[in-house]
Order: sequence, then structure tokens, then C-alpha cells
Amino acid sequence: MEKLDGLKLENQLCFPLYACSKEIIRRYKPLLNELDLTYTQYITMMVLWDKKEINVKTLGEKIFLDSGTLTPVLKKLESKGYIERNRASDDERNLIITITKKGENLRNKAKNIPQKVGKCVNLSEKEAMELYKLLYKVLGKF
Amino acid sequence: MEKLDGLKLENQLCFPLYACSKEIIRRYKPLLNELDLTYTQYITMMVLWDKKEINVKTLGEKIFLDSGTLTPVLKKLESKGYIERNRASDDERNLIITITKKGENLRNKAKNIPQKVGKCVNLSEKEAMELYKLLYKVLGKF
DNA sequence: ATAAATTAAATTGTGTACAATCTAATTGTT
DNA sequence: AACAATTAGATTGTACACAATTTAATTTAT
Repeated sequence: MEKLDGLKLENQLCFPLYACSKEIIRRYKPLLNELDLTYTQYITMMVLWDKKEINVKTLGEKIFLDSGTLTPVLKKLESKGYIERNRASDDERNLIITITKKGENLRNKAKNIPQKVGKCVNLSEKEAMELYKLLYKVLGKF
Repeated sequence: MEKLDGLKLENQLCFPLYACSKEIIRRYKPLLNELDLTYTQYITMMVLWDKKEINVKTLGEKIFLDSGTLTPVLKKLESKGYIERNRASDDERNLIITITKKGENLRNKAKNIPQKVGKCVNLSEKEAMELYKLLYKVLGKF
């Protein structure tokens, strides 16, 4: 019985995960360039398209990023006019992110991106759903 | 028939992929800290443990990184004494990365890392294999 | 044989990512 | 009330990640 080499790149789950994540993000890049958004800015906007208003902490929990990453991203999105940053009046520690009209409008330009990216992923509907479920199962453990 | 909102974070494959990749790498961090390696340095060393010698271009193709990322990583690994960087005598454009004795020795300290990380991923053997296959299927398309 | 094209790394510039620390606001405790 | 503890963001420092450009070596085409 051949012993599998645990320290080979190909035998670890983490590596295809890491590679796959990067490669898919690379597929988004040309589409996001047209909207002048980076991938991180895009997932931030997706949350705002859904929620309209959210504080930095809750946003960070949703997209797995801390204030060290988010602060510059949000300042950038503010400078582009897609969001506003205001302290909550009832608790000045909280920074409330609000989507602007311009930010809302961006949604129309973005709406066919998921479909376009989906097309260049070589999986059947069923496989994609299976992958989706497995990934969320792994995430659930954390 | 309810139409699925394609622009919701939860309905896109890319997001759980991105989140999962980061969360798994986070699991590695404390273990890699003991070896004074970052994740990128670790996957680089994994290739070298396997190959002993490789040029930057081939290495980059294996781990999906370009010279812009690899040059500083390799200089760092060289400064730690794990690798050597030398131009190929037959074609001076090529930089040959060679593992050192010290780099070889690091392998022993690393050998139980995959198993430890595997334990904190909430998947059965069968599910992990399924996930593995789906990820490589996606990567295969590129 | 030499100029043009190609190739491999390195460099530069922008944008994450995240640990650690800092600051200010709020809450809990005595 | 007053001080300690907690909390939310911002800041700092290190390390990727990658596009675009540059440099030097090699190959191709004339």
C-alpha cells in the first residue's frame, strides 16, 4: 500500500482552494475593470446593494475582512462616490456605510457579471451546487 | 418561480471560494509560524521539497504566481538559508532555485502540518475527495 | 552577422490581507 | 461619580498579488 505524500502540493486541499479562488477572481477582473471596481470593492458593493446601510464591523463579518483591510477600501469607494461614511449618532464608535444613488446605479452595470463568470467555469449546474455546498460546509465549521 | 438574485454574495460561487481559501490559510498560520514560514513561502518550499531544483518560471506556473510576487518571496527564503538562487550557466535568463540542506531539514518539522489542518476541516474523507475533484475540474478549464 | 523579436526576471506602483497597536467612545463595577 | 474593561475603527508594519514596464540574455529572420 503506497503511502500518500502529505507534503505534496497536489495532495492538499488548501492549494487547489487557493489557486481556484485566485483564478476565478482573475476571471472577474476584466469585467470589473469596466466598472472601475476591484474584486474586494465589488464584494463590498454586493453587500451594500443588498443592505443599503451597514456598519463596518457587521460588513467585515459578512465578507471576512477586518477594519485594517476595510478602512482603505471604504475610503476608496467613498472617493468614487458610491458610498457615504458617517458615524452613528447613538454610538459614535460605529461607522455607518450607506450606499449612494451613484452606488445604486452601478448595480445595473454589474447585474450580468455573475452569469458571464459562471459561463467560463467548467462545471455543470449540479456540480456547481455540490461545490457550493461543500465550501459552505467547510466555512460553517469556523 | 422565484428568480434567484445573481448579485447576492451568497448566490455566487466565487465568494465561498475566496472566503474558504482565506479561512483555511488562517488555520495554517499558527503551525507555519512555528517554522517561521508564511503560507506563500510554505507552498514554495513544498515544490522544492518535491523537486530540489526548479527555475522561477516553472515554479510560478506550478503555484500560479508571477515573478513580481516570487522575486521577493524567494529572496526572503534565501535570506533564511532555505534555498539558493543562481543563474543557469547555459541560459543566464533563467534563475535556478535550489533547496539547501537547511531547507531539506525543514521538511521534517513540516510533515505533520497537512494532517493537523485536515483535522480542523469539517469534511468526511469522501467529501474532501469530492471537493478536491471539483476544484481541480475548475482549475483544469483555465 | 546583425537587427528585430522573444523570453525570463526584476522593478515599480496599486491594492489588498492581517497582526498588533492605538484612540476614542461606551459600558460595567465598585 | 470614577475608574477599569470593552468595543469599533483607524493606523502601522509586513507580506503578498498582479499589471505594466524595464533590463538583459537568447533566438529568429533577414
